[in-house]
Amino acid sequence: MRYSGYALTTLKEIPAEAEIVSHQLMLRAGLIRRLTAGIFTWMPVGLRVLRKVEAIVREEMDRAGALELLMPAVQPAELWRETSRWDEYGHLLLRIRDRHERDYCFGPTHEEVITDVARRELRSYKQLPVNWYQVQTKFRDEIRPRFGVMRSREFIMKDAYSFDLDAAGLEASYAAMRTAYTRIFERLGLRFRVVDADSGEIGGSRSQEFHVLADSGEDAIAWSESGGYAANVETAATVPPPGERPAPARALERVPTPGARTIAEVAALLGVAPAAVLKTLIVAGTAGPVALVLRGDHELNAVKAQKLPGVVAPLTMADAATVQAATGAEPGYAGPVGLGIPVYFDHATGVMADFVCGANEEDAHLTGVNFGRDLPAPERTVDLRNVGAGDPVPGGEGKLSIARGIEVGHIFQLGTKYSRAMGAVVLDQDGRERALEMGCYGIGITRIVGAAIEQNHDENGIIWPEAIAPFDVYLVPINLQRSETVRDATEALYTELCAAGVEVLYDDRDVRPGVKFADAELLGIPHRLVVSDRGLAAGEFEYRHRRDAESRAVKRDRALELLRGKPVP
RNA sequence: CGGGGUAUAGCUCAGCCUGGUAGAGCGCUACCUUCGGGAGGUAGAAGUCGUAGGUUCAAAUCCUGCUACCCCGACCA
Repeated sequence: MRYSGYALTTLKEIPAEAEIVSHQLMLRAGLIRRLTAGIFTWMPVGLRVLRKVEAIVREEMDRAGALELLMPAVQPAELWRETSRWDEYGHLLLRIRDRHERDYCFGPTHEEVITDVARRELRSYKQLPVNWYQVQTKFRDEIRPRFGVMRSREFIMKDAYSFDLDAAGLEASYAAMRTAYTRIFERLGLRFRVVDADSGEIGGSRSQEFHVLADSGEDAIAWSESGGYAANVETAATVPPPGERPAPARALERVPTPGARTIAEVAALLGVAPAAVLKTLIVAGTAGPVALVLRGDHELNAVKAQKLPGVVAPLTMADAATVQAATGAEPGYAGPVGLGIPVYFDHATGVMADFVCGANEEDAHLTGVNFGRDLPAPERTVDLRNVGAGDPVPGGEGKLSIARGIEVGHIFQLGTKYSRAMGAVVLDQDGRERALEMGCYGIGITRIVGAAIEQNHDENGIIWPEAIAPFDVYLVPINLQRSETVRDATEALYTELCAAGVEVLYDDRDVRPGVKFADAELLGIPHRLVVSDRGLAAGEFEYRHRRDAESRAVKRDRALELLRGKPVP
């Protein structure tokens, strides 16, 4: 492509709307433009990237034996009522009403539609296994869309759904998708990790996520150095610390702590470590408020907490009035001593002694508190907190590390949740009806583009992995409009490269070289070739890879080799 | 959804407090000079100052409603 014909506008300044680097660079490089909150137009250069991602995903899905189809984006409410998700999926559903006042939604996901397809099409176990997939636009009415295409409301997703006769078949289909996904992210050229995950709203049993590693990622991943364990921090289990609880060494004392409400404030005021303070959180329960007790330096894990009996899901913190009624003090001074509501203790609190906690009295805390003396020792402790770096690997050896990741893929074993609800059955060999075992497998196509940039950029712009770069080479003539030699050589090279199937962005604009170099780096094209009188006099072009610090002079043949990715001697 | 903020040229913003002829930089058009890391000059195009109403001789500026967008949001007990 010739730059002059591409209507490409790059920006020097960072648009005010962009918060994270991928969003900023996508706007500056002219990949996307915003239409309204969380909804974007993919401009020609951005679309080229998107199409490459899609192509790789399709190739690997096809290789794994999946069948592409295309389901409607608009779905009738009745289907969603069959699975009760018309109400349960809640505000994420964009609801639409037609002229006959019938309800529809713009599909946020397609379990209902595919299960409807399955119950109509599938009659016999002989048709199994089958895995249908599509690449399609979804809409989820996020509370707060942000981060550009990383959390947009409208986005493109590859979603696949497998149907098997039994659990063993599902296991095989799931494993095939896990392999396919691994191949996809390897081919995309991204550093990623597969982690155990919570299955969340979609339902079902086993699930794993694929995360692109990036410091800006919204998710935290716990993993073992040995490589044997990786899980989303949401689900990574903590274990009770080994050893016995030390004997009390100090007497119980009530101390004034006026205005000190947070763990940090209390610890600082009393001159103790946050780990020596007990954190008591009051949350909504099914029969009145419930207290959750953690070590002061630990973080509550909402996913774990809301699964406890008697706790309301999704986890909801009690309001100030409820805290007042339950503890007798305003928020900030709650503690388990003498507390008249159900209490859950985190594992880590079980071995604490001589600790600090709220006195259930305003502006006061207790010090030298001990289980078995000042309050009953908990009958059992539970897993309430996020794992942290250095925690033991669950069920394994060694210690956990924490990395940040962007979730770009998720695979689930759904089981028969949807097939039972919607009556998707086949006859088995014995002529008996069996509910289909389902799996579902999603990849965020648009999110991958953003994640790739989050992981691969520098201060000058994007650094595309070669597999998804919008072009292979950025061709920069110097003095194109003034040097016939340069013009003829560049035109010839452009023609030759195009004929060889190399995707070229030929910067034929009459602008100074610095402008072209800056755009080449902003756009992140992997290879750059410069044609100049100076170089041509020596029979050479100037080559530089986007990741290189310096350029080098190369002959024509070597330049072509480099562009084709052949090894350089 | 709750809280906060913003809305002035394609982009980034100033002007508003203290009402009186709408500005800058970048970008865009033309010409001149320049030409290997986002050049300089001259001339120009481009804004009903989000929207509706109110106050006033006079509103981008003050007041009210509306809309859109952005940011923050239970780890606090």
